[in-house]
Amino acid sequence: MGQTGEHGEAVDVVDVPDGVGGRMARRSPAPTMRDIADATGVSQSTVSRVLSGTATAVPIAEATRQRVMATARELGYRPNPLARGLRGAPTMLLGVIVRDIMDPFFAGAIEAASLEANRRGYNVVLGHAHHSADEAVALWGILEARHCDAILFLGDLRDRPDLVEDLQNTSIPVVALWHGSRDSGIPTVSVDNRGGIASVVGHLVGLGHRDIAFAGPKRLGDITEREEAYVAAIHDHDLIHRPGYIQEAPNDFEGASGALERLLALDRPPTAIVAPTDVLAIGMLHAAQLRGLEVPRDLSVTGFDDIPWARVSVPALTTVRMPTEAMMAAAVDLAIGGGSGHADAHPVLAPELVIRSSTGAAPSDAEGGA
Amino acid sequence: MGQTGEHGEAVDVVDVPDGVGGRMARRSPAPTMRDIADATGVSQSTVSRVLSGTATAVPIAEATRQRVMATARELGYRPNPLARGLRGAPTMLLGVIVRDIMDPFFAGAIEAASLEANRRGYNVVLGHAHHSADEAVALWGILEARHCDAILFLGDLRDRPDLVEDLQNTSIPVVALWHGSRDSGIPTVSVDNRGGIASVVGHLVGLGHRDIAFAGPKRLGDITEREEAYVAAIHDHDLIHRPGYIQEAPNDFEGASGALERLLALDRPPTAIVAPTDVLAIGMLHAAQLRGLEVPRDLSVTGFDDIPWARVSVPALTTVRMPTEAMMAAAVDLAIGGGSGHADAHPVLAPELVIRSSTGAAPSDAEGGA
DNA sequence: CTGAAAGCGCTAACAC
DNA sequence: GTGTTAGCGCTTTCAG
Repeated sequence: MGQTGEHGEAVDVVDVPDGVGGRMARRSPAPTMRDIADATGVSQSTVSRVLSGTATAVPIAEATRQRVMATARELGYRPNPLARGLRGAPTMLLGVIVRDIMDPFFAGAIEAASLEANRRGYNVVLGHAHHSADEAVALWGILEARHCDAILFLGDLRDRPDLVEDLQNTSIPVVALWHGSRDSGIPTVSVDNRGGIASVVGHLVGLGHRDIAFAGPKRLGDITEREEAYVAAIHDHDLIHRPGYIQEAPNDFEGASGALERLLALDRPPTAIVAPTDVLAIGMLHAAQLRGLEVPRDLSVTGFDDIPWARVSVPALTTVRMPTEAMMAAAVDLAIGGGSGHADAHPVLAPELVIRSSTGAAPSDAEGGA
Repeated sequence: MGQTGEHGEAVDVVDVPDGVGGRMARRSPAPTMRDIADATGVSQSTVSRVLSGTATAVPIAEATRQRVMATARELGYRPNPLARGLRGAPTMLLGVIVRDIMDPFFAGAIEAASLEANRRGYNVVLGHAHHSADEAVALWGILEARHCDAILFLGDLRDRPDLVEDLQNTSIPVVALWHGSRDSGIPTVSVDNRGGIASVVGHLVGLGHRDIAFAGPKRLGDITEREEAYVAAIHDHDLIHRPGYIQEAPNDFEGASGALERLLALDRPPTAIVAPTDVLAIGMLHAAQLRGLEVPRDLSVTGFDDIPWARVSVPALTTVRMPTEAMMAAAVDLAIGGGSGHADAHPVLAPELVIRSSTGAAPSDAEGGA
């Protein structure tokens, strides 16, 4: 203990034998309805009727109800969700499986899922798959089996086609988000990657940029779409697709730094870089500063997602705002909200360009890029 | 059952018309051991013996075992954790209740918890309390009742003393992290805030700083300790405690910006600012840049936690590295690892100073601070 | 209005 | 070796 004895002297009020995680104050293994019934002198089913909230089903004598409730409170009764679940009651739990919590984008998505779930009386059970698809499979097994009423998958799953296949055979609804909008048999909520990238490239072109590069990870559903959208946008603006202008970069700070190095080493370095995620873009900002480049004077950088950090990067990041809340609302509707569920099973939502300070006029041709 | 009437409507679960989240490939409501028994022509308990893994209990004819397993695989059998749980089996679930997932520090903590839990065959169930202590209470209720085998609370809970009290009466182990090291009756794992702040202030003093300020949120266990540690450190170095050098700042970017403004408006602005979290420190970096201040030439800034973003801030942040993994390992030990559990119920781990680029020599007295 | 009894899917004594 | 029989805590008929 940092500073013991300084303040609260650990006043022993209760008679707790030894407070460590092991043995707690009371030993009774959690009071059950039986206990309350015995203590109150009524039958267990009466207790159930009083305590299950479905009181309207059968009238109960007010006196009895009071006595039962009193004893319940006294004994500190808490319903056993396992037993309820066994009987077929919904667990009111929404499973969310994500591969990388540390990615602030997904952290935000989880927050949104949690909010949206709470709105409907649900709670979120988070399964964290540490980047590994195998763990995702295991988690799915855990969350399945009516432990959760529905499951959301965040991010791309296509490197595990068997998973996707299994998912269709499950007994509970599964919805995937940011899984790429290509059809894969399961309900999917996605963002219009093409539109988002188009708006970013348009913005850059409007600023006079002609040498626009892209750097992002490969083989990740959503991200791949953004790369394709970049190629399409370059084409749409009649720009030259220069060799080396598409760099592979893992979605982390090192990836950003490496890609920037390679881009700057080109014969004709780009004057602007389109990154498919804010993490990458912010990594570029940092790497550029280390390289002595000033953004946006020497180089413009754009991101995608609009994570909170994009507002406080130096300089603040021009990016594409992900409609996370709306996507999550749609996903939760698909998963649990819509019993009638005649909603579109594959909604694609529109993102929005957010212009901040990491983009500026293209440098004059002479000093192009660096 | 919080809200009546809503679900009581007995919605037909089966036979959902179209493929949205409704009808999946098969309609059988999940195969049970009974089904396998019937299909195989053995008794249900034999199926249980084969499938429950506890095979060593009673010998089973290899032929039978094979037949059972085959049918099980065929039917796509999955054990029902609810039923197992009802029987008293551990759920192998570790509940983690956190108030702010978006805070990257806690995101990292969750990641660590997840890793540590997985290492022991557990999975993490995340309860998200949206900053509200009331929700934390509700979550606790949900995760309790042997739905989880143990619960971790991340962050300070002391604004809800009743929660803490309840926690001691629970039937499952509860451990709190970053709850401040003052004793509160429940097992707690914390960091040596005092040591961490002392090292930061020492570093700053070594660089020639004499006018060192502090800005952080109030009334948050761990953070309050950091503030007290700052006061102590200032005193230990025989520095003058100047008025206004302790500013209140909510733990977000706006908070950082506001506090910086107020600090710079002082008669004698500080040459260095000690922030109790990296979020605040990075917010200051951004705000300083907006103000035209160059860090660390004009102002030094330090953080606490060493979140991943601290490495890529501009400039990279000098901070105190939280021993998150070690703390989490200790916490999980306390919660589930130690059945014997004779570990220290209140370990305090040491953080480590990480010097990067946001701190530098104090400006000469003339230009002090701005 | 209330009690008795069945059973959700599974495990664990007990029999044979 | 395998089948029978009890329940785990709860909801829900079905009888009073």
